[in-house]
Amino acid sequence: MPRQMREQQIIDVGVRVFAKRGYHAASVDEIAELAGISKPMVYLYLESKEGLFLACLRREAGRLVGAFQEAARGAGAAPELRLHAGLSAFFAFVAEHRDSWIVLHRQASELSEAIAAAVADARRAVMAEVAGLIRDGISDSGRGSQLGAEDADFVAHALVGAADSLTDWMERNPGQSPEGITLRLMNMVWVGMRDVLDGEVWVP
Amino acid sequence: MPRQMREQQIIDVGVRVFAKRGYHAASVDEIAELAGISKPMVYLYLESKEGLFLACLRREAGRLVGAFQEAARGAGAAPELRLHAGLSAFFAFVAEHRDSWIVLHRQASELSEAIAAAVADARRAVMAEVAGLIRDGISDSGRGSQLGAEDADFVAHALVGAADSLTDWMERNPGQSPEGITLRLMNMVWVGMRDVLDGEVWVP
DNA sequence: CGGGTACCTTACTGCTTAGTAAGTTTACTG
DNA sequence: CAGTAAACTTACTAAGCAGTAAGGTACCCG
Repeated sequence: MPRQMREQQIIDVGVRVFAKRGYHAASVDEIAELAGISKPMVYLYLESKEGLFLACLRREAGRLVGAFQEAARGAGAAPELRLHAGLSAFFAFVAEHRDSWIVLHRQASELSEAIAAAVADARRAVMAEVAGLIRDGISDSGRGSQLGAEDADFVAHALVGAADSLTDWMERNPGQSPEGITLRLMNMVWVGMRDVLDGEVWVP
Repeated sequence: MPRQMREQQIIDVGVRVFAKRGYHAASVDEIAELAGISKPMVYLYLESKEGLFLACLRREAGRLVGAFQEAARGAGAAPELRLHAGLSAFFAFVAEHRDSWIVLHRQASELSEAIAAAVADARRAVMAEVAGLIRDGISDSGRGSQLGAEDADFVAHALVGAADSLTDWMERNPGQSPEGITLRLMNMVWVGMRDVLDGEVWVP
């Protein structure tokens, strides 16, 4: 079997095993066996256990971020529609690629510098995308002068964190479609933002 | 030194070391040494590495949940004020007890059944508290009949996830006070919820 | 003082598992 | 067919680290 194909196959298995066991409990032996090859092959192609995990991480992160971006770009010009489409794609991705999401989501710390950096990069990429949409939404509303990049960043963090956490809710409420979840979240966030932009203020 | 005091001291060091290195990279030897005792003492008092970590987790989770509840209870009857006070206490706690938060936040998976369960329990406790406040807020608004426990749970997940994620934002924006963050978040969520309850709907 | 109990140590064992050295097969090419 | 390169294997080594056996000190109570 040619190298590239083998690598992808190893990564396929890697994602499954890392998702099931976690980084440390997963052994390279097990991954090699499930891939139907011997351990040195893994080292030959992916360098080390960390290299293997990074490859898994990068590939799945690329897929997730790609799904978001593609959906957002295909949704016209209005920021709210782009955001909606991106979120919807996100929830659909998580619902469909459970193992990918586990690897991306539940392995953040506990790991080497390089791995933590890769996870942080992926999150930053999403965050930047979302923050851009929020910024567009704010400036479309004509109040861009009073609210800056910092505010967009704040909202993006809140929104991405909410979406993260709602993947747990989704798991506990299997009847709910990704689309339904997206709609609820948009209603929570976008209506609030719109009205705050219109000058509504809450104070204790 | 009497047992109870020693245990607390070991847990103190444990939280520091687990936060710094992560569960697996932390060694019991190092914790023992930093606590100024020998390794068998740790095993005598805390049973195992997992037992030690669980003790750290439980103590810090208790403190965090306690801080939230105490603040919420001391803030009168209005759900929005209780929620505000709870959130404010949360951000203050995270700002002040960085190591506790790292242990609670960044170690979710990758670990044994029992540890994952303890983390999940802590999160559930916060979630239940928040969901209760949301529920009260909804029923105060007089539209409780149309929105059920499921909706409150959804909002609670979104809110807790947002707060989680905003701890990262807080770290990257050191000028911001916990109180300021709380206010922004309340404005984002509560204004939106209020208006959605008033019948505003966003559709794509 | 004898004996018991709480606190504490040194000095190990044993296992898991990442990583590797050395060699084998397959297939293609001049 | 000789040569060589890519794909692949068996069978190890090495090291970290959780957990423990065996024993030491110090204090109290009859």
